[in-house]
Amino acid sequence: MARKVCVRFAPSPTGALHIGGVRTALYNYLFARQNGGTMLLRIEDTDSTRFVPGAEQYIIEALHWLGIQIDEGICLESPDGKGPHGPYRQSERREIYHQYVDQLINSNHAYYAFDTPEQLEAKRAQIPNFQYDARTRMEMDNSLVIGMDEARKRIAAGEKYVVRFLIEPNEDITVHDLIRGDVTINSSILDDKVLYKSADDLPTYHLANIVDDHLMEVTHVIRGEEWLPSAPLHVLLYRAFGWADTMPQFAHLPLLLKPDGNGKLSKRDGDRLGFPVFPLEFHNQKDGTVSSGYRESGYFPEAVINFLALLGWHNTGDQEMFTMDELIQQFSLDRVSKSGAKFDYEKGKWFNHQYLQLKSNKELAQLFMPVLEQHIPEFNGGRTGVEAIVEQVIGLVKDRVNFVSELWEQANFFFVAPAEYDEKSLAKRWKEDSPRHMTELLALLESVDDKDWLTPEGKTAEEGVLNTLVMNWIASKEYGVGVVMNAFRICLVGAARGPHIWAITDILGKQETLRRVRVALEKLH
RNA sequence: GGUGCUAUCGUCUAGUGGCCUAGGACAACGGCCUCUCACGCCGUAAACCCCGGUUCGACUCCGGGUAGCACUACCA
Repeated sequence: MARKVCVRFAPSPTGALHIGGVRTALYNYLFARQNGGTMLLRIEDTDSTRFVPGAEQYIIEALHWLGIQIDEGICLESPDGKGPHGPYRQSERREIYHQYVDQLINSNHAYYAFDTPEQLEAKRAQIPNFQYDARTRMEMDNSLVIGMDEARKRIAAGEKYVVRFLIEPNEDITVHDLIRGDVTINSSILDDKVLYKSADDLPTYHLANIVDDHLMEVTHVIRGEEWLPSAPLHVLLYRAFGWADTMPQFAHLPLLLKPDGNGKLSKRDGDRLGFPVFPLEFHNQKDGTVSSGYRESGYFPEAVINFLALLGWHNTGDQEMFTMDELIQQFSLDRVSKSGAKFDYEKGKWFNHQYLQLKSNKELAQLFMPVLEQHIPEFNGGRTGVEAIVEQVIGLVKDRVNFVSELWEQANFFFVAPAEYDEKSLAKRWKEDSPRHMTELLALLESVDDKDWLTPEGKTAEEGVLNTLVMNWIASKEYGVGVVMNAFRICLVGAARGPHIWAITDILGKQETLRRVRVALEKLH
């Protein structure tokens, strides 16, 4: 009896959702969709000290932006969770956990411990490699030593305590991992993990995780590799509860590593190397920091998805561009790499470039408007005539940018006449004869009939009247084409860059073109 | 320190015993295109961690090293 596939993404609201977490969510989502299963979002807020306001909202907004849809639990439409297994916030499931903590106590799989953090710290300082386990637990302050009656008395008296999992030593525990195969460890290296802390009346991750995954009928636990060492503990917990036969399957994903050097990717790396480590910009209300996000940096969600999908997973073959649907179709856990992937930000930019090329000029124009607004003071929601040329301009320059915001530096001269002229371009392209050439060119262009200015519909720029006229003039004077055209370009653009010159004159129009040449002649002689 | 995981170009990766003279992509470099800068196209350089074993034959299987990473909390 195969159960319906159910995966969960279970972040802690301790800050912005890290890009590695996003990838974990993505792989979960792909797996769920591919198998016609459920994608569940659960909030693991069992550490009250690390809670950051706004983090939960951030997580659901980030997933929504990326197109990772949540079927059950906390989501945009149902901020308090939807589905039959709620509540989906662990801090709201205290009663449920109590019951299971009791079960473990009553079946002698767990015990009460009264050692204070200070006492434990002292113990660790005193004994090298101290571990709370079979060898040491009888020297500690717990119900195993003092007896259950005494323990209950102390609890009733209001003493703080924790519940620890009693781990039988020297037992080999094997976890089958869908990516790595069988992983075996000996139970002696495990300590008696704290499962519940009375101080805040909340379980720890390990207990809450097992109870919730079981109750929520999770079939596959797909999470980061940092959890692999505690997977055997989780297996033991399933057994202690008597849930071994419905235990989910595990898949531990490789980590995302720093682009340079060693170690896993951290928030600091983003700041240090200048790229976002978070999907959305995040204003941390707790410590006042602001972290940049992919969305605000101009990334398209589909580019982020595509980029992330390939960091740790790859199909056979050479395909690089994947839509979400293609990923859902082709993804498979057994093609996930076992080794960590260094985060190559440059490749991320390339993906964005590819997706930007796929967008229509119209769509890009929409996205570009706010940028125009920002750069052109008198733009004011759309100066007459500007919208008309925006799409055309974008079509001319989009293949040279990775981001919408870069469109401005490529196309600014279409909207604003050059205020100064690039020195390098001048040194290389503005010759002694240039003023004379430009004066002659000016006269020549003035003679062009208004109706002949624009390149006719369906013709290339070289086939227009302007090109023929100017080329003939250059030839008759035996000037160098490059010398004249580059000087002309400097007049119009302010530098030796930009699209084809007749494409520029088309958009600028006769009046503005001539005006710019006159201004340049005045300023440059 | 202990335990576990991992190991192909600088980076992401293909490769599941002969299709490998190790393929693709990003980045780098060179060329072409050209009025400029880009884009694009073409090309160059660039890797199987080491040592053993198994085998007619190992990048691929096994063992041992080495290295990297993760975990080792009343955090997740």
